Amino acid sequence: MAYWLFKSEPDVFGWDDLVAKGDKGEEWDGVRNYQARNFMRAMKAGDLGLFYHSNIGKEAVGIVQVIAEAHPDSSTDDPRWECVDVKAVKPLPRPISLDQAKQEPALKDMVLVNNSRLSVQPVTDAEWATIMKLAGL
DNA sequence: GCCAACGTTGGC
DNA sequence: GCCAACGTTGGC
Repeated sequence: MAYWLFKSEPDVFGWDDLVAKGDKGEEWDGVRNYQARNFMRAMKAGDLGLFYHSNIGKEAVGIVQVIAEAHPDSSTDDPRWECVDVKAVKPLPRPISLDQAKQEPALKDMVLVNNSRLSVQPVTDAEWATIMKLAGL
């Protein structure tokens, strides 16, 4: 089981939008960055991830699950781009803000803290455990 | 709204 | 294959 972090601007596609999709989830399309794509290719069905709101909120608000492994991105004809499908699992009782992550010593090496521009990121087991605890899970 | 950081593109 | 120019992202 691997852990990930998915970033989205809530005014474009936010946590509530994913929740509204229910168990069918949604394609995580539109990624046009090789690093991010490669992480999606590495995902397995059942992997869990954080849903992070960039720009507005700047906090991780929920847990998502990978329900379909990498497949061609239907939002483009360019065969280079692939995406996975994710669904909302549950909200975090206490969202984890970027500020909080920066202040938490156990999270100082998180990709989110050091390379905020990468839109799909890996999260280590230790980071995941720390975040779950801080989030009240 | 600004600007720094980063990734990608394209000319050489 | 290098590197300058450009566009985009995202924190502030």
